[in-house]
Amino acid sequence: MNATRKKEIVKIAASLIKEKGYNAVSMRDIAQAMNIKAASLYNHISGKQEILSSLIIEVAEKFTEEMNTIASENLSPLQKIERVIEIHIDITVNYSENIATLNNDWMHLEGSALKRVVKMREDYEENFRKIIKKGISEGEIKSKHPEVILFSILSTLRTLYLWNEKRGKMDVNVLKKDMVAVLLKGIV
Amino acid sequence: MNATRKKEIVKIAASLIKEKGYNAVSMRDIAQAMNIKAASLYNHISGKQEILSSLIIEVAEKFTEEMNTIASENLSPLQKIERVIEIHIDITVNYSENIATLNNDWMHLEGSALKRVVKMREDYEENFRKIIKKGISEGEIKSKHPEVILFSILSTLRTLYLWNEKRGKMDVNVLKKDMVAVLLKGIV
DNA sequence: GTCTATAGGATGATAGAC
DNA sequence: GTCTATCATCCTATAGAC
Repeated sequence: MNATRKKEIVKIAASLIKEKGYNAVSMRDIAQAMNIKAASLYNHISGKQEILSSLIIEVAEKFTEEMNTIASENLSPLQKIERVIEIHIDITVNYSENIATLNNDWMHLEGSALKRVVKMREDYEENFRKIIKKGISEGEIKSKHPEVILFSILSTLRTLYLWNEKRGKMDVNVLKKDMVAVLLKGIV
Repeated sequence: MNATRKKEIVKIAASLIKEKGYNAVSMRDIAQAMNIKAASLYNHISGKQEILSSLIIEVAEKFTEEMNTIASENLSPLQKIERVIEIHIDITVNYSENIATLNNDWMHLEGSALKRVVKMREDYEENFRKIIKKGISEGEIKSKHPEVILFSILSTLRTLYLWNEKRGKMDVNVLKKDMVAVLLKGIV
């Protein structure tokens, strides 16, 4: 019951689950990728669910922390949105497999882990929504439906992980600058 | 072996797969939702794979057709992008469950259906990329990395289905107008 | 900490009666 | 066209030896 070994399991599982989805990856698949037998996994984790919840909660907490920090900072709404874009890029670079699982397999969580993740997601969106609404009321953001703005920015940021390989040679800071420009100022 | 009955099966399967994913929905689940037994499904379809491929190929072909039409039209690059946004909204409204499955479960397709769908997706992206590059070279689009623009617009459009319920009362034409405005002109 | 063996249940699919 | 019965296979997880 070694904590390091557990992290190894979760990490390998993450890369398999990213490619095929939670239900298509068996304990045997995970074990094989570690060159051990499936039964041996249970010395380090309680079951498949624990792998899923570790994986998802790790990155969900990261997003929650960062968003709470931004919300409390003394910045204009537009500056806050820039910061949100930046933290999404940073977290995506470091946790791209966890994000894939958070996006695609959160509904396979059970019990309290499911509730917690759904709550974190709702809070995150609500924080973002408030920033956008404040920006609109202060005239810093063009008054469109705030939901359309929230949705279009967030859906781009949430699927950044799909693009993480293609990024490859592209510098993270260049990507941040371009992404901020495209999402805030458009393309025309 | 009635074609209407097959469509019913595919339609019901689509709504279940949208919620839980292909691998989490069993033939027994699908049968139960139709008030028949699992074995009876096989009088109308050859297997679970056929449900998946019908579902995905139907909507993938729709996107391919519409994109080919746009590519051949006599419009400016910016007008073409507007058209792309509009057809995504139209197709999403009419096929939201198929799109969920196309996005999340395409990798569970097998054999020639997999190859075909991957090819259609690549061709679609390539058409879109050409439009953006032409817009940049003609000065109609600000010269950012075309891949950043392609990715940010396409990821928003591809996940529109997640937003289809929330849209609810929002008129489709208003949504089109706002989405075009946000994606092309930004929010500042 | 890893193994073999296996329990106990779900799954996709088929055979054959009605 | 739907049913019951069933097969072969896969799954998560546990027990107990080393």
